[in-house]
Amino acid sequence: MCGFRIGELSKITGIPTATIRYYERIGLLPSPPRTPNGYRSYPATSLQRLKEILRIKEFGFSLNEVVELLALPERHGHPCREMLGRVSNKLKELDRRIHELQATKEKLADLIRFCDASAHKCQLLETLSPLCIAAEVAATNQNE
Amino acid sequence: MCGFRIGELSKITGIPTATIRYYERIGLLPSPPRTPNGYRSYPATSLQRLKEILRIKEFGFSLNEVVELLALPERHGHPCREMLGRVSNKLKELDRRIHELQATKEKLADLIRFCDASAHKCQLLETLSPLCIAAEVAATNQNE
DNA sequence: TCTAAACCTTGTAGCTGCTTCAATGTCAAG
DNA sequence: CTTGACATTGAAGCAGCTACAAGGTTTAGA
Repeated sequence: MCGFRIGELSKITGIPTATIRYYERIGLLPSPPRTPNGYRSYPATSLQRLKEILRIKEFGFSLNEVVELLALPERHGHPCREMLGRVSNKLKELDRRIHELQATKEKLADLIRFCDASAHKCQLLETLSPLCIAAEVAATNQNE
Repeated sequence: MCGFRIGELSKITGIPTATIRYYERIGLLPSPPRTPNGYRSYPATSLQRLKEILRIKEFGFSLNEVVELLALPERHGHPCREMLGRVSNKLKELDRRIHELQATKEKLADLIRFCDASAHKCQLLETLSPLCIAAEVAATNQNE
C-alpha cells in the first residue's frame, strides 16, 4: 500500500523532484497523500499522469495546454473534434516557428558568406558590431 | 541640444518605452542624462545603439549575447575571429532548434494521419488523453 | 551508539524578455 | 483650470523550470 516517494517517481520518469513539486504547485499533478513523516506518497495513477504529461509535452504543447488536453474528455462534449482542432493549431504554430527560425538562420548564413567573400572588410563586425577594425580583420582572415 | 524623449525613441524604433527602460536597467542601453524635470533625454547615439540591438536580435541572439557582441571590438584582441566563432555557434544552435521543431511537427502530423486512418478509434485522444470515449469519437468522425 | 549519507520538507529567488499595473508628476492646449 | 498626453518609479506577472538555504528523517556502517 505504500506509494512511490518523490525520488522514486523522479528516477522512473526522469523528471527532477523539484519539477514534480512544481507540477503539483501549478495544479498539473494532483497533491498526493502524505506519509506520517510528511513525505509525499504517490499512487500509481500519479506515475501514469506524469507519463502522460511527458508524452504531451513531446508534441510541443505548453503546460497550460497539457492541463487543458488532459481535461478534455471530462469537460468537453466533443473531445475528439476539439482535440483535432488543438492539434492542427499546434501544427500551424510549429510551422510558423520553424519558418521564423529558418529565415533567421538564412540571414545569418548570408552574413557569413558575405564575410568570407569580402576579405578586406569583415561583414560580421560591420553588420553586428559598429566598430570594425580593418587591420584586425585582415589579420584574422589570414590566420583562418 | 535637447535629446530625444523616451516616447520619441519608442516611435522611431518601434520598441515600447517599457522595454527601452528595461534595456537600460539590464545595462544594454547606457543611462541617458535627465532634463530638469527628470525625463530621460537621449542623445543620437542611444538611437544608434537601439537600432544595433534590434539588428542583432533579428539574427537570433539573446540580449546577453547582444551585450557581448556589442562589446567585442573593445574587449577582444581578435574581434572578427571571435565574432565568426559566435556566429557559427549561433548557426548551429538555430539548426538544432529547427530540427527539434521539425521532429516534433512530424510526430504531430503522424498522429493526425493515424487518427484519420482509424475511424473507429481516435488516436489523438488515445495518445494525448487517457480517457477516449469511443462513441463520441465515432460521432465526431461522422460530422467531419 | 554515533555519525554520515541520502533522502525528504518548505520557502524563496533566479533565469529570459518583456508586459502591465498602480500611483504619481509634468506640461501644453483649449 | 482642466483635460489629455506624456513622463517617472517600483513591483508583480508570464513560462518552466532550477537552485538555493535551512531544516527534518531514515538508513547503513563503524
